[in-house]
Amino acid sequence: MFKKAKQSRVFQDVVEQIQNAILSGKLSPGTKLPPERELKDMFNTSRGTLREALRVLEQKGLIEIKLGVSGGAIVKRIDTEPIAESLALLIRSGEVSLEHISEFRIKIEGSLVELAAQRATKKDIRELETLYNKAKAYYKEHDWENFLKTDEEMHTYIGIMTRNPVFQFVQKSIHDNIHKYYEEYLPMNKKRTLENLTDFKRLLDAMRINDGKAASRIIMDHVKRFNNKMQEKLKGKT
Amino acid sequence: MFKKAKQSRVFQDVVEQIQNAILSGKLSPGTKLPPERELKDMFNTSRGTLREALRVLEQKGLIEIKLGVSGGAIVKRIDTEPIAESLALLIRSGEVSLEHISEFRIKIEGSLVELAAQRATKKDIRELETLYNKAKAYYKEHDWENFLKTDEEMHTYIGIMTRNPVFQFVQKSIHDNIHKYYEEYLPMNKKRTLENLTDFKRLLDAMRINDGKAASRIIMDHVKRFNNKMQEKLKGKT
DNA sequence: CCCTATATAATGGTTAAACCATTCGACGTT
DNA sequence: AACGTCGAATGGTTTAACCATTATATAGGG
Repeated sequence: MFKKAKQSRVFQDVVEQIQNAILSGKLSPGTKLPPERELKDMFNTSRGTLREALRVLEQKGLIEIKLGVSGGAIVKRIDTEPIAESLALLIRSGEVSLEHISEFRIKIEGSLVELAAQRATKKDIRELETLYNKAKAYYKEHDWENFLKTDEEMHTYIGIMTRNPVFQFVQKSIHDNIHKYYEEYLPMNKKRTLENLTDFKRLLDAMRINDGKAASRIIMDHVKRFNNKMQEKLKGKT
Repeated sequence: MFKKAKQSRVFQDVVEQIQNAILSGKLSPGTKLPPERELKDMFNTSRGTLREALRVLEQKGLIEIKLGVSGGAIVKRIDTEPIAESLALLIRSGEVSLEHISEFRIKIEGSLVELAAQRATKKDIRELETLYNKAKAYYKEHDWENFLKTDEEMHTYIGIMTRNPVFQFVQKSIHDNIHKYYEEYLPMNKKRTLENLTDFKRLLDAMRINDGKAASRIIMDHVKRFNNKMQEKLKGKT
């Protein structure tokens, strides 16, 4: 029924005041907060307590703290990093397995691509074509590292095409956490790279005619296939 | 290419040591850490620095700190709370709108219900039937508050039926953040409650025959309809 | 004997003042 | 103009003391 009455923790009050100032826009990204020795006086508290508040704000991803003269707490643009970090904790704690993540990713990426295809503009298609040609060139040069980088760019751009930041955030959080597995257990070679490129070509064609359902099928199939490959490798190792 | 070399922040080292101990299972949930005055000696640091580390761990949701004698830092079971909190920041900062969330929710809940239907056991169906009958009783008594509570229980149980914690986590994070909107802008009445109950009956029937696609259609339609109602109310207010 | 009120001590929360470490910029030297 | 040196601003750390909260022990009353 009722919430626990506010605890008497001074640093919490400081956190809330600064957080509210940031969220309400009174402090915009890039703004530098006054030095600790001034802030402590403004909040009428001690430096130790003030620093505990700054530690919390830093952990929340609201500020960044730099050292040295002209250093200090700088207001950050809010991003997906804290979410990705919390998700990483869940994974490392064993609460969720790689298979759980993969299953989720297949569904999410399916929905995401469907939306992107439905909303694709001519400009989007041109952008994807540019990326596709870039990837193709790297493939011909056998430059797997840059190929992968371009592949990442394509996924990111498709996220942008949804025009929905939630999908972008979730995809990034998942990718950040799953990436190290792929790097370790699924090194790129000529065959796999070509397969990747071919899948992307099919996806691009579906996007061109705004066929969301087809695009969704293509990416889900793609993710499933590459995921299976990795699961096999994983089993082989253990 | 390279990562920034490790900064020389003592409290970060303390955070990592304790975090690793928790994640590796050396410290299990419920365990109480030694008092600050002992920990500070174990890490050979000052109390202020140690407390900054504890603040970070608390914010990460890894420990909980209690006051008074026999108080102290207690290892928490990792859950979805920090993710929900970070998501709340993204919403409050204006980076994501209610419509963005709703669109995402429609897709997620569709996938989630599809999985749940495919994996539904006879025990699951019995459990859902019990919940359905409970909701029906509250409907007949015009007890909207308990009806909503039971509705929430049904959604949670369907999450469990996926057997995938990622879906459970995401659904909870989204629901925690969207709930206050629904409470404020979409109060329950007889007509809406009956509509809700009818939708759930249809969902239950689809689950009974493990028809994932049908279940998915039903829930997506349900979420869309209730979301539209709320969007209208929202527009009316502004 | 049991219940309640009070006292005690353990523990987190806060304060103060000093010193250390890092970094940027000014200034001077070549 | 390029480079090196030095000083000051700022975050990071330490110490020592005191305050606030709360579980438990103790004492008193019924």
